[in-house]
Amino acid sequence: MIRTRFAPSPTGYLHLGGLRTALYTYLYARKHHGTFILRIEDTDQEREVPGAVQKIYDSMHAAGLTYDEGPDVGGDYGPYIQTQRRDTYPQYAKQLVESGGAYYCFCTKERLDEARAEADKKGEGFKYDKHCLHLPKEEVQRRLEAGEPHVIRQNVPLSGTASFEDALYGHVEVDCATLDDNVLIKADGLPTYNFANVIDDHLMGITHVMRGTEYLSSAPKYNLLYSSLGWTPPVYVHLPVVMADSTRKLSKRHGDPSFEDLLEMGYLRDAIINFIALLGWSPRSEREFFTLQELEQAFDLEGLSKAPSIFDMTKLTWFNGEYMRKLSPTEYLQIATPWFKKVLDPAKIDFNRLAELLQSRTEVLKDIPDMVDFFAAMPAFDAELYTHKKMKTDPAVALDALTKMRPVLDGIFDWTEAAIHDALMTAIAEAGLKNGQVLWPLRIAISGKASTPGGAIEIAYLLGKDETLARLDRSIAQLKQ
RNA sequence: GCCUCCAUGGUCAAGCGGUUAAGACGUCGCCCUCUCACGGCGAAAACAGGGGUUCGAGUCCCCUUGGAGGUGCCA
Repeated sequence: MIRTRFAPSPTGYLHLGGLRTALYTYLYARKHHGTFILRIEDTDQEREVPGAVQKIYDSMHAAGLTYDEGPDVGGDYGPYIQTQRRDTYPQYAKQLVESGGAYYCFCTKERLDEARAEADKKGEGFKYDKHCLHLPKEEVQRRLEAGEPHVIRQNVPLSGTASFEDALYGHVEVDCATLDDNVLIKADGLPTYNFANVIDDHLMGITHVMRGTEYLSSAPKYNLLYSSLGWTPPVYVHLPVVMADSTRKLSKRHGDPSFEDLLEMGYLRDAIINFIALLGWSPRSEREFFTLQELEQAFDLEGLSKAPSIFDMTKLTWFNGEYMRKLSPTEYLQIATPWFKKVLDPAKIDFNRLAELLQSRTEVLKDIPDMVDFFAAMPAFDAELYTHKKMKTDPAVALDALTKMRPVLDGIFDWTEAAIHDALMTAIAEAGLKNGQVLWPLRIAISGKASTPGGAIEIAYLLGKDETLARLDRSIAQLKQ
């Protein structure tokens, strides 16, 4: 039975790299009918962000990544929040101390910082000198009893190698001599990630660990822990990072959007998931559209890529446009309406028709207000907009056409698109003009914009007869000046 | 600095010893058309460099270069 876990630390938002890790982890479990678990890694008390845990639940829910076990859904392996498991770690640390796999260390932070600074100055890497490993047992005991602050460090062998097998990267091996004796239990009694991940993954029966490559080089060290404890390590799958560009990884600090940001901008959940899934994984076919359910079937480790990939907002936007078009008219109307309302009055504009016209033109919801605000108020525009080579128009042609069409429009009683269309077409034919010579200037005259969602007829209908005529009169007057 | 990993168009990527080196986004052109989109058609655009192995290398090995990650009482 496969058990996977997504184990974020509560930093306040779900970044896209984290979302992808969560997605792959989820998909792998679903594909194999396994169990997907959410675990909160909050052992760094100093970095605690209020409300961040709730945000993680919300984001997972918004993404559609339902977990079978987790802090807010329960499960047989809880608690699923590491600070609530604080009492379970020390016993394993002590077990390691007894077997020689770890030792107490009383060195102060200050002393270590100094040593680190010195090593840095010499251009060398810092490595703890195992000073406290050699303390007499009695002294250790005495200082412990005296309540002296201390940590527990992993005792990495001075020679030999440590290694592990990664499902993606294969055999990864390092010389123990290059490894540092990491802190396992901090002075505050809480475990570091280096220790907690090993203990919890084992205790929670995790069979496959999927996580970012930032852990690739420390994984051999974790394997040392597994063997000291006499445990079998899980299958590891390290995932390459998601980059913002060729040199920088995605980060909120540099203004890169989080999953929540994307949602707020009007990117669709399914589009984001689809795009993210393909960022680092390929179905090895030409297919590019997948629902979450379809991904649950299609996903596999073979399609994973080893190189970091760059998050391309442009392609996400394209995906989003495609998903917009896939929506039923009703669904589109529903999600677009709040954005219409930011600039338009539903009593004055036919949202239904507007939605029909806008759906194929919408890439991201946040763009909607700028696309439709001219319905609320006629923007100022340059008369040069009337000039269009292909339509064979310029301000003079426009003035003539608009003047001729004014009474035609005024004569329409039943203000429907069909009626406007027929009346205009008849008049255009009678006047011996080309469609573009009339329709282009008319659209400009009543919208003031070079591009609009819909042509002159649709715009006129949406504006209503009175407003259309009022705008037309104003534009004609301006042309005469 | 040291350690680990990675390397096909601008981007995502297929390829897993023999191909005219797919496809998608983006870009450009044409068509459709009352604008812009949508849609259709087409074009430009890549195996980082050098050595091997092999009859044959984008595919395997080594070196160089470039990039990423790690080197925290952060995860």
